[in-house]
Amino acid sequence: MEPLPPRPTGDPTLKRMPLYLRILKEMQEQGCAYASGVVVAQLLDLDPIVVRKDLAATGVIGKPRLGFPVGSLIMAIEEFLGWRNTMDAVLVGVGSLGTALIKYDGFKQHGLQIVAAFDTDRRKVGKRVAGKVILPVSELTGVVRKLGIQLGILTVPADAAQAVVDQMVKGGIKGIWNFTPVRLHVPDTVILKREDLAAGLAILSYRLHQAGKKTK
Amino acid sequence: MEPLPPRPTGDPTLKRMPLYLRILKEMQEQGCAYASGVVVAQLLDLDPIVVRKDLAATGVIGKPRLGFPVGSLIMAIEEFLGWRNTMDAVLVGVGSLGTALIKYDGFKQHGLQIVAAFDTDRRKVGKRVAGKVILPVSELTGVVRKLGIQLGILTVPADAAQAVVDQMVKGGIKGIWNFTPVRLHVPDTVILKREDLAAGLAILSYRLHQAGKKTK
DNA sequence: GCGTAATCGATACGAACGTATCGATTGACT
DNA sequence: AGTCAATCGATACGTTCGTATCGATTACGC
Repeated sequence: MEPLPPRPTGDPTLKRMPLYLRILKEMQEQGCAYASGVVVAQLLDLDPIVVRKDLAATGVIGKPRLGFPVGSLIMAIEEFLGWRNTMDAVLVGVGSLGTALIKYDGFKQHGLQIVAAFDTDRRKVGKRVAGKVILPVSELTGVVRKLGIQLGILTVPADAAQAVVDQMVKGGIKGIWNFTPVRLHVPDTVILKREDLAAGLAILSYRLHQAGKKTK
Repeated sequence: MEPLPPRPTGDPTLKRMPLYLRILKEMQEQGCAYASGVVVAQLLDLDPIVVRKDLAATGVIGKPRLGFPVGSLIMAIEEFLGWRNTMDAVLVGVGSLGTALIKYDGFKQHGLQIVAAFDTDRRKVGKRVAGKVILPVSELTGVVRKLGIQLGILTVPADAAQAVVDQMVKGGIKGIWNFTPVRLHVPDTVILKREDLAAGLAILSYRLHQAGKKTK
């Protein structure tokens, strides 16, 4: 009756899904009908077993000696991630990072569409970025509620983060993609995801620092 | 003789270090001399035990009933991550994301300084972004070698990534912060760190998708 | 038509991380 | 000065993820 997820899927698997998607689309363009887990693993520097396990989570069954059907697999992953029906999002904080995200046109491939941008700076309000008019934050709650926006992208300075989030929540937002270094407080019905550049940099500089010490 | 890392530190701990640093600096500004692991944990929504374990990795010892000395701890974490001596970096690919990173002035707090920017687009070469002149990629290798650049920040389109990286490696780069979705091939002396926006979005949309299903 | 080889799928093992528990230490209050 | 309570530090447990091994399946070649 329920052929889908027998058990909850972990974050590591989810993180790799976009990688598979990318490779599979490349293979599809080249006319490949089937993709074996071994080949995909080689292209991504992954363990073949991990690939098979991850792809199994989509429910698609592979044929021995051939691999997984590329077309079905692409659709299954997109469906799995919820990337087939586009999700409407608002972005708050049209600084340099916010601008970069608005201009990025790859989001539509990920089922994401930024339908409105907000900022507190009166000098920015009314201007256009990538065809979108910047609105004042005072209208945030109303727009979120009226358009039934599901996702809020947060690219404001740290000290403004919580206040903006409160407005989003008041409008009935479902999830928040947080690019600030702040831990936000929201009702547990709202799903949070923090994107931490400093964390990545910390790992990198630690490794570099260690490597420098050893060769010294 | 060697009071430092008794055993290798894992990624999860490293990722949390910037969080501690941020909170501790706030507390320092407020005049706190000591910070207990419990308080820090509360401010970050973390388990107190995790905080103590992480902070123990820095080598700083805490006093019972008081906590950890804030000043020493900040210096220890910065030293631990290699954020005390600034690291020189080059950025390649002055698109919207690259521009955002160049303009971001918080990197100096993380011991990072972008000393040069590169692009292939002749229309961009020669222009200035945040005070830095954009140079042609043909000069990349030479600049990296001459200035002894340690870190390369990669914000180019996917199909140009590997070629640029080869130029960096030829110049003797030590590490690469990769913002493209491509798996790069480098000698194992070069440290790679990939920053994957799609991965974060995948987790978020999966969760949203699941939540939407259940309430349906 | 049959053997071969390669892939999938399931099960079992090991390492790393998060969580829980315990004793030791020490500042604070009476 | 003595008692109390809170925190640190170390040890032990459980879960999750990555890795390894095994059998089942099936396309390809002879």
